Amino acid sequence: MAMNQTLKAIADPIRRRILELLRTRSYSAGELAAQFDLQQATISYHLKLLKQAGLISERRDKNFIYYDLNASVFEEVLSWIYSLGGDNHE
Amino acid sequence: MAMNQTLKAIADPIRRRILELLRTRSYSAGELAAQFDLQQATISYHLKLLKQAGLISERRDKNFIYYDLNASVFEEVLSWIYSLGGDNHE
DNA sequence: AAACTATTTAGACTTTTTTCTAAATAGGCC
DNA sequence: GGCCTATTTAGAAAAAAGTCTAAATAGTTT
Repeated sequence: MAMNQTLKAIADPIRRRILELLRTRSYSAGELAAQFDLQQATISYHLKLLKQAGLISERRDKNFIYYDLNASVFEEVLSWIYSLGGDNHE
Repeated sequence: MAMNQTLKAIADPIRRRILELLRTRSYSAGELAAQFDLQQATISYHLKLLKQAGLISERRDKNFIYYDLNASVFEEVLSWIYSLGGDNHE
């Protein structure tokens, strides 16, 4: 079940872009929303899915909520891909 | 664009199961359909998506169409996950 | 070439996902 | 406490994905 959630989470380009942004530093919800041509509520929805998938964590500071990447969740996905032989570059 | 297709393809549990079956050997469309409680036309639809994503290839023999796994397509996905730090098990 | 088998395609319907607007929370600040 | 800022939640609407039935295609066999 966990992997299904992870894969669904990263199947969307906006959520992938969010993860890419979080690769280098934390962003608040508002900072993230500013990167897209979408309503903040929509970004909030994507953040919820990423959070549920365990790919990001949130942390409050004043009344900002900062998000951080948690890439360790990918382990299961990597195992699955490897089990399929996903690393042979023959 | 390619990666988006790959990730969407593997975001569905039925398509993942198809890939898992193809891990060990080729299956015809009918053999695959027999593994699921779905119409053959539905499996055909999933096969089309997997094929479009380059994850499987087809090969005709008599009037069967056999499918084969092509796991090399995962390379791009693996790179992306690694770029996010998806392999640190600290 | 007619009949048969395996599979796909077309189109309608259903379900799930994404997006929006408006309202609700939550905490900080004067 | 009342107001302000940041963010989320609710609910409706739109868009995308998955499934079904029926018909079409493609190749085989006699």
